[in-house]
Amino acid sequence: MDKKEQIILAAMRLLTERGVQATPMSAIAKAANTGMGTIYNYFATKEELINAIYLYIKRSEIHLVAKALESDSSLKSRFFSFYTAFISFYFKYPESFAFMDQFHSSPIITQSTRDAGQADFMPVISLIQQGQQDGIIKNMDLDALLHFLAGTITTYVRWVKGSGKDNDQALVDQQLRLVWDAIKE
Amino acid sequence: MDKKEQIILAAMRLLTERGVQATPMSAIAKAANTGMGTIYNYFATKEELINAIYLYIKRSEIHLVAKALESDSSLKSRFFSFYTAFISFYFKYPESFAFMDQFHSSPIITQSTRDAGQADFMPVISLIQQGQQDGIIKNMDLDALLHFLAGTITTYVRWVKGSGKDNDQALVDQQLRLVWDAIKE
Amino acid sequence: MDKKEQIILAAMRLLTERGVQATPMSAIAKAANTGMGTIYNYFATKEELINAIYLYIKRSEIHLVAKALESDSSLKSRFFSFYTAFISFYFKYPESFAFMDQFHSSPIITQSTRDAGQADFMPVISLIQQGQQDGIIKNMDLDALLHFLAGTITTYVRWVKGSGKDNDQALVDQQLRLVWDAIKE
Amino acid sequence: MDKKEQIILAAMRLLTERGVQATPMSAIAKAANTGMGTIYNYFATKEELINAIYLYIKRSEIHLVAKALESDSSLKSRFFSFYTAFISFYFKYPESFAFMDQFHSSPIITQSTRDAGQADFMPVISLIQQGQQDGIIKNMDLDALLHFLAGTITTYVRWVKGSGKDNDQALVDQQLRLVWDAIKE
DNA sequence: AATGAATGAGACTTCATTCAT
DNA sequence: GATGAATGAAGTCTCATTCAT
Repeated sequence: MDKKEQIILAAMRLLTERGVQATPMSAIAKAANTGMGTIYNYFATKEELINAIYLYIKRSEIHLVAKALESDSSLKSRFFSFYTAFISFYFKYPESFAFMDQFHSSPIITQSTRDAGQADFMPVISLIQQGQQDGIIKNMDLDALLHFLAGTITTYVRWVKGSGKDNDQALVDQQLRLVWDAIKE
Repeated sequence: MDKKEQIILAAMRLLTERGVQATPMSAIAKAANTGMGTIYNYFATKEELINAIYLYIKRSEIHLVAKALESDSSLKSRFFSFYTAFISFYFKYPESFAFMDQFHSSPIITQSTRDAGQADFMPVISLIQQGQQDGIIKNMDLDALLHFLAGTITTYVRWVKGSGKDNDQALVDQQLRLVWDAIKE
Repeated sequence: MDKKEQIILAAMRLLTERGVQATPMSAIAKAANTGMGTIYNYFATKEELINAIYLYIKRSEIHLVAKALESDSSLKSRFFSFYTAFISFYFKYPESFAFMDQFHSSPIITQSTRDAGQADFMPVISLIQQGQQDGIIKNMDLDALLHFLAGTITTYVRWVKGSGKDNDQALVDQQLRLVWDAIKE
Repeated sequence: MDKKEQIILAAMRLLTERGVQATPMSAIAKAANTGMGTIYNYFATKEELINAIYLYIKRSEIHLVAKALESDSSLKSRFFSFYTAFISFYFKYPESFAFMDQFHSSPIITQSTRDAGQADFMPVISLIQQGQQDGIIKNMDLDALLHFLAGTITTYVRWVKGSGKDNDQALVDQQLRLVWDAIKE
């Protein structure tokens, strides 16, 4: 693994565990097994590092989404597979989830970072649009629908993690029913 | 307005606009038109102040909920009125929303603050439980339902604010349909 | 003596003894018997502090010049008294001299500081102009003359100090002859 | 031009433009089109590099002086030619001038560097001594005279450069008159 | 010989907190 | 109770220097 990724992963862990104001760059350096100067060779400021983590996670999500939507099964089943995959991702990478949960609305994340992160979610958009055209999904504002969906995933994961439960299939099924009933025509 | 509230409101605004790490106590003092020492008469530390803001907002929400549920109309209509009231609240007090959106998952907010904030949401809980008993609302994990609902409100408000739209009735209705379809039996 | 002056004097001493790059703000704070933060209450940056020292010295010089030129004796004698007073000043305040010698041409000193420092040397200017009108002093570019004079003072003091001699009257007389012969018509 | 000289010239330029504290070795390396390691092949430390620049300039000056004094014309005319040559040198190599003006009294320049730089100014010394013996130049402390002369050159150049004028012959003549009147018997 | 990524000591500066007024 | 100058620990960031290539 290269230095840059080492730093991103170490920083993600510390930042989510302790919060920005309680995570000095020196602690990140130690956790990443580098000198402090090395971090600054890759990221000009602490805020730039945090923005880079944001994009790193977004890119992993995109990767995942792409794969989950490859199949050629029914639209509903592709939707379920994508939704489930997203949840699994956040359970597999709890630090990524914790980071996004904390920094999603932080003023540290710049608009340009947000924009860059939002690009490339096209496959999901297409899926929903297709569903609307086929009369399967409610014919409402696309953007509203997408944000609604994203929000339910985050909320679900936060709740399951927070309540100390496992992410078992029964819970996921319950959630899928909730969400599908919401958006289906 | 007393000094304590002055401080809370000024801090809320600055913290959401700039983030914790970019909001010194001196800036809060200046914005609240007090001396820095005065803040420390009310709040022992910066973190305590932030926790106090959290509770201040939670208490306003509770207040609101109580009022919205007073009526004796149908369960569905009481649910709609409560849901709509919550959304209105966040649009009326955008800084409260921004604060909650940012600090909801922050490690700065202590468990005891979270617990204190969650208490007194009994009226909502009762409403949902009643709906389940009446066979109107899905008979699933109550906690899951409550978190789901809370999450959809937050996500909706964040989206409308973020996209620069007004919170017009059409959008709210769309959202209510989405949410009601999700939870109704 | 107030804190601000304490800091200026301590900084002047350390900066001239060790050079900018070898004088951390922490050392200045210790020498001035203050906390490091206190320095920053008065001077926004290290460079601003250095510029403030420059002006502090310039103002002392102006003060001195004013007094030395008060008398109503002959022009030559007023010139001698002013010139001698300047030399005495630099011997009385060796750190002021060392500072000016080092920072006079430093890029740290901003143009606006230089301008502010140059203002108020009017009395000297008048003296020289008067001498030119009276046909006592060479009728050449006034500015050239003033800089020439200032330079000879600095060079003289640097030399005497550097060679470890005392500033005895014989040396000063020698210097006065040199300078007067230079500028007299 | 060899690497060593490249480095010296680049460093001279940056140091005078920005000051020591604002000129990192990395910037010098970039400006000299070398790697940072290369600089350390030639100069053990940054301070050693600065001292080397000092000597590099001093050596150029010596070179120049030697040539200017070669002629066998009158003493006064040789003095004028030497003095003029020195001024021309500083105008031809403005960075050399700026460097000397700034570092002449800096604690970075070690005593041994100063000593090495002062050696080999013998030809000038001889010239002045000869003048004193011939009763043409004031019979005062030789050292005082030499420093006086050096100082007037520096001051003159600084003034002309600072005031944005050209170094035209009229100004030089004015200056020569000033200086010659000062030192002549 | 030349390079420049890596390093970490230490620089400048901030800011939570105190306390004398 | 209100204040804000003073403090210094601790933060972010720089940069002289090294060393493996």
